[in-house]
Parts: sequence; C-alpha cells; structure tokens
Amino acid sequence: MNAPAESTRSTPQSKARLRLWLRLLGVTRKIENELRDKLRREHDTTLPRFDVMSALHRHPDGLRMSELSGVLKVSNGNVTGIVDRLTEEGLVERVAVPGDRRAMMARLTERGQTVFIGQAAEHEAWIDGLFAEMDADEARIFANRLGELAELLETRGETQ
Amino acid sequence: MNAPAESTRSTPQSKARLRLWLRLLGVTRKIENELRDKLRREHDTTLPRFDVMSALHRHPDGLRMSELSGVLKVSNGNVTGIVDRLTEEGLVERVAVPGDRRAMMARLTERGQTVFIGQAAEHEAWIDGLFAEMDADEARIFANRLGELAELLETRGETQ
DNA sequence: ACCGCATACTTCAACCTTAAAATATTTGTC
DNA sequence: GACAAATATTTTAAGGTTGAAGTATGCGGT
Repeated sequence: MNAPAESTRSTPQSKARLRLWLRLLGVTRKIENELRDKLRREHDTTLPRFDVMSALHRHPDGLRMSELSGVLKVSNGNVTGIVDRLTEEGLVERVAVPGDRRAMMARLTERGQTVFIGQAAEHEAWIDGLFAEMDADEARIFANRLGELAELLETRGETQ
Repeated sequence: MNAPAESTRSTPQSKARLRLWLRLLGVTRKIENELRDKLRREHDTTLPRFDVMSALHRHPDGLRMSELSGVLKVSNGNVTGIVDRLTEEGLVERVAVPGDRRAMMARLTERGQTVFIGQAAEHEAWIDGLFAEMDADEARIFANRLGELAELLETRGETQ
C-alpha cells in the first residue's frame, strides 16, 4: 500500500520501457490495420465482428454477454451492439440461460460456424505471413514472455 | 511474386504465430485500457487526444495532417476530428503551410505544451509501473525485435 | 413476504474510427 | 495557359467504443 511517492522522474529504464510500449502499440496497430483491410475486402466483415465470432467459436456452448466482453476486453455495451448486428445477419443467436432470466448466452448459429471457419483459416494464414520473418521457436518464446506479462497485469489490475 | 499457392493450411508454426498475435493483441488492449482509464480520471482527456498531442510534442515545428495520421496509423478523417476538438480547447492550432495552400500544419499551442508535459511525465511513470516486471535490458531487446518486425511489415506493406 | 443491494444486460450520449465522396489546390503535359 | 491527374484535407455515413444511466432480475437478511 501507499507507494513511496511513486516517482514520476524519467530514467533510462523508464525510457526503455516507454519505447517498448510504443513499439508494441505500433506493431499491433499496423497488423490490425492489415487484418481489417483483408477482412473487409475478402469477407465483407469487420475486425470486431470477427473477434466476437472467434471467441464464440472457441466456446461452442456459448458465452454470456459479460463473459464475452471480458474475454475481448471491451465494454458491455459494446458487445451488445455487435451481437445485435451479427444476430440480424443470422450468424449469432441469443439463448436464454435457464435459472437466470437476466443473463443471455450468445452462440454461433450453424451458419455462423460455417462462415467463421472459412474466415478463420485465411486469418491464420495471414498472421502466418505477417510473422513469417519470425520462426516458430522465437514466436513461442515471445508469446510466453507476453503471457507472463499479461498475467502480471491481470493480477495487478485486480488488486488496484 | 505469385506465392506458391500460399497455403491456408494450419501448421504448428502458424498456430504458434497466431498465439503470439493473440497475446500481443491482449497485452496491448489491457495496457490501453489502463492508460485510457488513468488519463480520463486524472487528466480528463482521452487516449487519442493524448496520442495526437504526444506526436506533436515530438515535432515542435508541427506536423501536416497527413503526417500526423501516418505516424499514428489512423485515417486522415480521424485526425481531422481530434485536432478540431483540441483546437477548440486551445491546446492545438492549425497553421497554413507556406507554398502549399492545400496543406495544414498542426502544432501544440503554448498552453498545449504545458498541459502535455504534465500528462507525459505521469504517462511515462505509468508505463514504467506496468512493465516493472521487465528489466530495462529485456525491454530493449524486446523493443529492438519488435522494431525489426515493424520495419519488415512496413516494407512489405508498400510492395503489396 | 419485503426490502435493499448486487448482478446482467441494454440504452444513451459523446466520441472515435473507417472508407468513400467531396473540395481545393498543385503539378505535369500538351 | 488549359486540362487531366495527383495530392492534402475535410465531410459524410455507418459502425465501433466508452462510461454512465436505466431496466429487470436475483439474493440475502429480517
């Protein structure tokens, strides 16, 4: 508790970390932009729609709306809108949760599954291409290190 | 040219790279959310506003609107709106570019600089805290590797 | 059974974001 | 110099995103 005046002074260390953060952000945006572009042009869909369908595909029994927003790290109100649109298009359906009339499960329709599988295969190939310069071992090391970081951010977030 | 049927098959390699991408995305979102929250609560501003001011601070003579959107990796129309609002608040000003009446430079006002400096010091300290688990050397290695990746994505993007 | 608080979701206003169309200006070509 | 193509920016329509307010339901204590 009560951090000792958590210095706001700039040090070589904090500069190095800031630089890392800016790189992380830059690379992520660049890749997101490429994926967005490809999804729009080749599958007439958007990144948020794809993200929702992807999360639902990993959970065939469906996810509660709040679980969905938790997984995607976006707000509750946000997923409401995206699921609305996907529902209109017949790709996703809302299912009542027995025993809790407040809750709703979102899950892929049969058509949603078919559509998603087509998108997902290409998506994976695009990523594979974008990271081609990095061999699988290095990718694994990177991913593991980021995983540790993510876990730390997660637990720290809860405490705060 | 003409990649040999650029396979859409899923391999252990592509899985590893996909996993890396998802981690990258997850960590970036998590950090963005924390920063957004802190900027809102402690400086009554938003991440996009901060990003624009940050870019302008790194270029004291100002940036053309198109350079600004290029640096931030967002669309032209996007920065128009953000600069509009920052201008209304007296933090940024548009300056005509001598010799090209189509172009506009955006730059921080004196007040914008003062305000930004206050935000930036804390921002750097927040990042420092979020990446505390990672020592400076590791941060440098990570940043360099991401830099190589970014460069590759950049050059590849142009060709495509 | 009632009450108060918590939970799950939706709605809302404001802002962010994109892609495409529109506007204004420059540049190259004849 | 006129004109077509290119460039820099803004505008527009549609969708995405947030935080806060609103609605409905659940839950625990009395």
